[in-house]
Amino acid sequence: MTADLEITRLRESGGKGFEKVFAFLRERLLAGSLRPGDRLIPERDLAAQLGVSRPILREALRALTVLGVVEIRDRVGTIVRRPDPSVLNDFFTFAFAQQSDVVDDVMQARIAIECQAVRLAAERATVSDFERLQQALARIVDTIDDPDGGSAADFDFHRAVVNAGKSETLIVLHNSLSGILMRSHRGRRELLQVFDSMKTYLIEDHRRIFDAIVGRDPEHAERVLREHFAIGDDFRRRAAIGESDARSAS
Amino acid sequence: MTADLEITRLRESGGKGFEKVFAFLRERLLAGSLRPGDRLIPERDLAAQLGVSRPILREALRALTVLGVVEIRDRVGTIVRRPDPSVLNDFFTFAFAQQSDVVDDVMQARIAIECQAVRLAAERATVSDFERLQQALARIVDTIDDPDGGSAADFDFHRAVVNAGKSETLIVLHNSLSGILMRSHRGRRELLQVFDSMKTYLIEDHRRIFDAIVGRDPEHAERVLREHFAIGDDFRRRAAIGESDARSAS
DNA sequence: CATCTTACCTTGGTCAGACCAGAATACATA
DNA sequence: TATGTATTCTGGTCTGACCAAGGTAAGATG
Repeated sequence: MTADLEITRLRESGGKGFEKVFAFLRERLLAGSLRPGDRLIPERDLAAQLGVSRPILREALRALTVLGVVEIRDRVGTIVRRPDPSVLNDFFTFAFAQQSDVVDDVMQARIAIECQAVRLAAERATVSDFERLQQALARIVDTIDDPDGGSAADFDFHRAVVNAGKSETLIVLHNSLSGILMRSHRGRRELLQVFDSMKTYLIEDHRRIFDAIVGRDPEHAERVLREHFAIGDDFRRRAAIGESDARSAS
Repeated sequence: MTADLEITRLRESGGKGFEKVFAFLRERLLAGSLRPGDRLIPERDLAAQLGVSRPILREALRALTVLGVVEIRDRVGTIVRRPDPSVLNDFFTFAFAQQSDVVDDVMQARIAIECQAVRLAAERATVSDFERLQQALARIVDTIDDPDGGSAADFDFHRAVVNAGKSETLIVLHNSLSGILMRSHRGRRELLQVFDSMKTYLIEDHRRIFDAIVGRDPEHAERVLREHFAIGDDFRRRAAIGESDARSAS
């Protein structure tokens, strides 16, 4: 009626549109014909070559971007990249967004990661790691009365431990999990004022962990760390029971 | 000069185009104003409302789809979903596509997860879990001479252990990591024929792990599991050194 | 009046062609 | 040769359109 209808529609193989393009690129990426550093051909050309329109191609590209396998650089091109761990962060963030009840569960994973990492740290940590740990330790002591700073210092120490483990995978996972826990339990540290004994616990525990790492004793390091988590958990439990906790949501 | 320039460009807040839309939706999703099950308003309306064109909105939606937070259903609408762990699989698949050298590193993470899980399993496992573990154990014995089946049985047992830990997060992570290791080390089990002593090791170790769980002894369970991994690692090392390993890639 | 048909509207899926702005590069000039 | 400018990419985005199938409500039927 109105006008044109010659063209359009299934040009060739596979799925339909986006699906096809995504699968195509995915395959290329996984197979290795496209490797990190490579630059894809211009969107217009690629779209034409794949028999889809540019918007569709862009959807696929964007999808890959989210997965961290490619990077679309404005006015430069699309570059293949080694997947960025931050993707996990995105995922976990969404996955555990409202389910605050799973925080404890995520914590189990964090404990798992850290306990393994601390073992590795005891074996692999370098002098530089020792220094970083020592600094983090000092920060914990300095900020013991400051909820915000203290929390940050605490996380820094634990991150330093994991980093000292020299396992890329553990580091990535730990970062993701920490992010979730941070977001969820922003004010967890606030109960610090409640138990004064907690201060010494915080300082002493971290110091013992540090000592264990320096002492190259994986077994002991893990035990101390586990204990550390257990005690922290206990404090939290007591706070939850003994007091009506004040909470603040933004 | 040429002509029109009234419209187009920065309609309101934030970033530019895609970035803005993605951020907007992300915030909505994280904040909870959009929760699983909800259906977004039609693309056209949403696009107009956000001040972007439909293709751009679709890029954002597609990105969220990859993250598993929404599902675009043809001719129905866009539905908010609870992120699916399979996303992790996607990510890891890409992340470790060609980097087979990081397998050992991923293994560290798997050990971390399992060691924590086995502790939880020792505490939380139900009778049903015991049964499943027992069955897996039986399978290991039965398939001890079958490389393929044996490998599967092995994985099943370990998965059963993690499941018995009752931690969703650990289960998800373990699945992802196992997937990678499976893909990478398809024929790892082939060196079974080399060391005959390995057979008894496989059977005995798993039985001891099982016993520890049934015995409700987290400490012991972890120790045995760790030992199990260490010995397996040792076998592998010996195989690598002592023999020119035959490898087969598909 | 209840049920079944059917036409219409909605909604995602896709396309084509256009314009912008800045990066890359070629080229002309000093 | 060095430098500065013009041209060409290239991604980023917009507009407006068409298609096909899901939903739905009006109309036909028993």
